[in-house]
Amino acid sequence: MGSIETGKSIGVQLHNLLREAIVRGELRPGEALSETDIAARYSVSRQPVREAFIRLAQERLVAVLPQRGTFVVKISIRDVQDVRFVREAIEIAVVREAAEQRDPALVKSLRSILAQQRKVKGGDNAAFLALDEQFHQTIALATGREHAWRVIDQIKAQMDRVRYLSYDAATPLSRLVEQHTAIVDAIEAGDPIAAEKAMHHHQQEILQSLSALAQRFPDAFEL
Amino acid sequence: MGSIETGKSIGVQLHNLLREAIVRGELRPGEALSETDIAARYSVSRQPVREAFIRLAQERLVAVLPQRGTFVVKISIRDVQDVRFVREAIEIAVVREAAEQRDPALVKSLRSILAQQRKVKGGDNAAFLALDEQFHQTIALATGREHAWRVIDQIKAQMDRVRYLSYDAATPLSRLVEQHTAIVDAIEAGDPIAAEKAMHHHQQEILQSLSALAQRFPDAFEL
DNA sequence: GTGGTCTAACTTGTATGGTAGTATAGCAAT
DNA sequence: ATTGCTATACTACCATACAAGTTAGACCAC
Repeated sequence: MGSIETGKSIGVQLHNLLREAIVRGELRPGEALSETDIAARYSVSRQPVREAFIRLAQERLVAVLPQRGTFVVKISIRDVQDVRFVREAIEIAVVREAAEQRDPALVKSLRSILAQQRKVKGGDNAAFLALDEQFHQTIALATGREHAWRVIDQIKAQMDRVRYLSYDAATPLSRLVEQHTAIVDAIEAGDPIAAEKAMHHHQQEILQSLSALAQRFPDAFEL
Repeated sequence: MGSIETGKSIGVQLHNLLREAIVRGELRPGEALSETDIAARYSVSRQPVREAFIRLAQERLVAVLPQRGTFVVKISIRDVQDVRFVREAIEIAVVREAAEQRDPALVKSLRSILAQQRKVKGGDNAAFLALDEQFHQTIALATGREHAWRVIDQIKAQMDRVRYLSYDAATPLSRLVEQHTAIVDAIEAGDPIAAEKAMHHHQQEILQSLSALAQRFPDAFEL
């Protein structure tokens, strides 16, 4: 599961490590996480592990049941839909601002990311997802909405868990690139309405694959 | 500052206690919070205090600087504006859904809250704020967007800190009631566009008082 | 076989001791 | 008077020990 890199406190490092492991599905939904186990595995005491669990619990990635155990929470379809709703609301507002500002430097950065995305080899889902994240983050930061991105970053973990379920991307990557292109075009044209629509269309994408994935991986979902 | 009520774990109780104290301004921005001090004050060990700090830090209410101390973060005008932006984006999307659903039960609940708000005595800011929160929460939960409300609840702490600064409400409460009424009317009429506009107008309110408060309480703000 | 009870092996929660790092106050040298 | 060093009193961080609660299974009574 990787080892501990130096730098920040052990608790923070463990938090990042476990968070990524959960999002990538290496720690499976429903799996029990024991403070003692994790502590032994990384040769640290229980305390930092405990603190990492607290942070994960606040992100709804694990559930701590007193005197019973700590478990990776299963993916809830309802929650994913709800998170998607919130994310869309925020990103639509952000992209509208971006279209109003019409910053040439932003457009250039985005086009560069698009070029990289087109080069991604067939099934390298993880690489594409990283670029996808960078795309959305770039827009948010360019409009000065750092806090907006912080919120998105926190809640999107729930959505990323779903996306990591499908190695063979449910949606052809080329279609996602098309949608990204439409967004950039609208920003460049300075057309807030078109930008909103393009982002709305893009955000709908995950809904397509959701129910299919829930059937294919029943154990990963609750109920 | 209040004492510890029974029920959940000490760490969680402390978290709630301190969070409220910070939002209400009883713990002042910039003030240093020592693990040892808090622990002694409530006659508990340092560990639960530490865990409460971690939760507060994730909500950006305190900043823990390793080996230096833990401090109540000052209010950042930039952050408040940014949080407001996110909240507006979410609430606009929520209220649009509410208007589309046109649930009579929801309208009835909201009218009831409005009636209570009108009865609030002159300067009882805290009582009014509680009803205001209930108003917005009711809309979100009625549309089934629990997660949306969770997000709002987390980030709005930053805004509430500003609102608690002004005992003599910066905005006449009657004006806020008018804005609420306009929102309910739009929901009842089933007019999503009007609902959006009413909510947008309402969310702008805090911006009016922000700079004035920053001048009146310079110590509470950063920079 | 079935049901109840008790024990033992877990779990998280809390308390406490010790470590390493930081800032500050006081003293010395210039 | 000003600068530089040193001792000291903080801080958050980590490890360990103990307490309290839950669960699962062995065991016994019927």
